[in-house]
Amino acid sequence: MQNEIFKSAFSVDCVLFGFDEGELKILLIKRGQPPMKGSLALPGELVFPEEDLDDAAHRVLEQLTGLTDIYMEQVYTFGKVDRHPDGRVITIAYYALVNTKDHPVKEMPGVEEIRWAPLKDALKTKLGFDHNDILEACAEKLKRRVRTAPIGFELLPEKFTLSELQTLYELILDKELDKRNFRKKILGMGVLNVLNEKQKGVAHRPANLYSFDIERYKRLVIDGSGFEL
Amino acid sequence: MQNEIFKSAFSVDCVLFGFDEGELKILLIKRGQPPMKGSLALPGELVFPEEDLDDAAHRVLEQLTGLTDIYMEQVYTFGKVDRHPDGRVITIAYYALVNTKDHPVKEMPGVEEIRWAPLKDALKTKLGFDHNDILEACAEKLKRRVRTAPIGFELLPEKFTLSELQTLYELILDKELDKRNFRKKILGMGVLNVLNEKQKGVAHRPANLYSFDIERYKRLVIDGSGFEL
DNA sequence: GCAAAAGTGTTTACAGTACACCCATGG
DNA sequence: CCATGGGTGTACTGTAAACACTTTTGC
Repeated sequence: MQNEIFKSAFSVDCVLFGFDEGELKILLIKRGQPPMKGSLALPGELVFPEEDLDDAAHRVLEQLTGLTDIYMEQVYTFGKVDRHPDGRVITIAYYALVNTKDHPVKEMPGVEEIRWAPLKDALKTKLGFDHNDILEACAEKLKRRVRTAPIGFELLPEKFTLSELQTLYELILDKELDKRNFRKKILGMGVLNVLNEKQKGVAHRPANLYSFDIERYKRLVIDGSGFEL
Repeated sequence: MQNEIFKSAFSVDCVLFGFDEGELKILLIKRGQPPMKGSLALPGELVFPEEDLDDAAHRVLEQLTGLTDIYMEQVYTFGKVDRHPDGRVITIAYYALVNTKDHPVKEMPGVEEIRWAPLKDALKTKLGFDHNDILEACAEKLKRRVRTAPIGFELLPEKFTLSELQTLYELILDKELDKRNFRKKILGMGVLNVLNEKQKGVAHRPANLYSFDIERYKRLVIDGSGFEL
């Protein structure tokens, strides 16, 4: 017999994207709790009765990874009757973006193992529940969103090089971009601060560092120009 | 005290768009049942425990309007703790598109009144629950979606004129389009069949009729060209 | 001095935009 | 014959795309 809450419950599941070692990765956990203990899955949990959905998404991510203040956005709600082995649970999927360099994930209770998996590999891995569908939907959403909103910066450290930014876009969009055209466009938008600082310790000409200027971005939105890559 | 189901329940709400009398309208109902009996709201109902979300959306729309086989798409899930007066109910919002000419809505039990309201008016009207937020989200989604997917045709009769199509796009996008450029572009895509048939009974040169060719559209998608207005 | 990535402009092609007149019908 | 919307082509403009060489550093 199922728990009373399973008359109809809802959960949130998160696809946490990170840009690490020149690769686009997502966070998977090996579940340390039933249901589906031991299987690979996205971080997710039931929503509390007195908790807004967006709050729940942040709370769940913190509970499973220790991360706070993460950029998150709702993607889609999955509600097939049989998607959860214990009863009727619909789940609201979110994607989340984190700068892995400055925000390492922690091992948390209830999680047997936590790991960053390259997105491409994860898409081919069998995950628990309907998490493969969720992952696909989130990856698609990120692809669409990154073209028209300045969310890529959430995946980078505060100071970054243009090549890092370009590589990131290439990974997300899954296509190569022309260096000169990319720079022309992104600099032309005027949302980056040119810093008086350079890369150090690289075996080639050191790149200039840049930072995202959210105030300039806001002005750009007010003018109706917008962000479009 | 609240009903047991309200420990956590979920509903679907629909924004049904129709193109009628040269205007873009949405369907509102005056609720004949509590909660919020008597107030204007979107068609919506609780989801059954053994029912997929998309099925629920179709069932609810049929139950309240008599319409079957309607194009629907999930938009967003609204989950503020206090959004429903009777307890914790999150709602999954859908938009729906109907050709009002061939599919009139019926008065159904449990509905005090049903009416088509111009979208612009509805956006200014105070609706029950958080339905104003839902309506806004759906109108935005439609705006975005109609540019990149051939969904506009769902709002038109099978045979239509190019001017009707253009007017529809102008209403949805809320901006004027150039007649010659519009025709060039839509005909250039090659997803319309030119019919050997003309408007009748109009006090001006009768327009040619066209129909949407879904097979040609599919081929276009396979070629990677896609629909883009 | 060699390897490795940074940085930089110009030309070309295509798609978007602006624009004005004749045509077919009903009344 | 007049009013109404239908139907058509061209020139211009601006953005996207293609493309190659010099510079700076570490080793």
